[in-house]
Amino acid sequence: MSSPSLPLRQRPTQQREQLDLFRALPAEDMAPRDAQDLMAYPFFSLAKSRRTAPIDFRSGKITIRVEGTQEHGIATIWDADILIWAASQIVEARDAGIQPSRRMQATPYEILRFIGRGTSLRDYQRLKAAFDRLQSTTVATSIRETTGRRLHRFSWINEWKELADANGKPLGIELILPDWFYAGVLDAALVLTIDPTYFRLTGGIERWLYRLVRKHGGRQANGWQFDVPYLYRKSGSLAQPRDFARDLRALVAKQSLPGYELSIERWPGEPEILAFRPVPQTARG
DNA sequence: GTCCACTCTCGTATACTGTA
DNA sequence: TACAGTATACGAGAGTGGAC
Repeated sequence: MSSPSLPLRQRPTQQREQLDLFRALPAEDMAPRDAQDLMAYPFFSLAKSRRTAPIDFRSGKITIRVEGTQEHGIATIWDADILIWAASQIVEARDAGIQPSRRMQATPYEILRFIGRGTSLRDYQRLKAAFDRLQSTTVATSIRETTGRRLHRFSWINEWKELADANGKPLGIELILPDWFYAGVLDAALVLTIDPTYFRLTGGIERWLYRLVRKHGGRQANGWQFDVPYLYRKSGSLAQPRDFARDLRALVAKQSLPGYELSIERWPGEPEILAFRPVPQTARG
């Protein structure tokens, strides 16, 4: 497991020795938490097939460039479930008065259960593939850089490894999160609780849209709205704009986002507008 | 009995391509 | 431009078996 983006003065083994180990907490009834920065910007591929084309996003002072390797591709929005698990663990520990750490240990089973996946061989293989994508995906962003001119570069996971006893019996996995992500999660103002049924959303665009809606719409009674071309830019999707718009219309018809109601508004000569507003929990089926 | 790792099969979403 | 078909990859779910 190598991490080419790390400076030579702090190699992974040295870094591991310097960090306390945080054993993951039992996750029953633990609320999923997501980092607001990850919800608002295109950090992940929305496609299930491997994407190697970089994500380039600029808006005002915000710059984001996400690159993957030919071997693994860019981390997907399903891979981000692991970061949601990590964020949830860190916030839960902090709130319970337990000292969390960027160096975390858990069993794959615990992670798979928390993020609502199966526990089949392929699920385990996918989880490991997700770790590889998160580790090999590099991000350069100006977010949280005060000048807006300098970029912070990191991978979603600095390093990870499988643990086993002397007989080869699996003992779980250990991973180290990047400082940029960890600092954002420790700042309570930069984390939002998300609906646990998020993990049941099967579409990439569907998942991305929920996170965006949750981030921007929050619980404002009047909701929020975006024009579709702007949403397309903000998604980082490789789909054609017309296909992306068609997918959004399908999601509006489906109304599958937990806690929100979507609608499309059209005005002559203007781009389509996607509007969303919170729905009272009791009104949902 | 429970936890965890694993097998197998089927369904679904995205991106791409072709056609009207 | 809009729509439909296809390839590919990945998620879902039921079930099995070993260790404790």
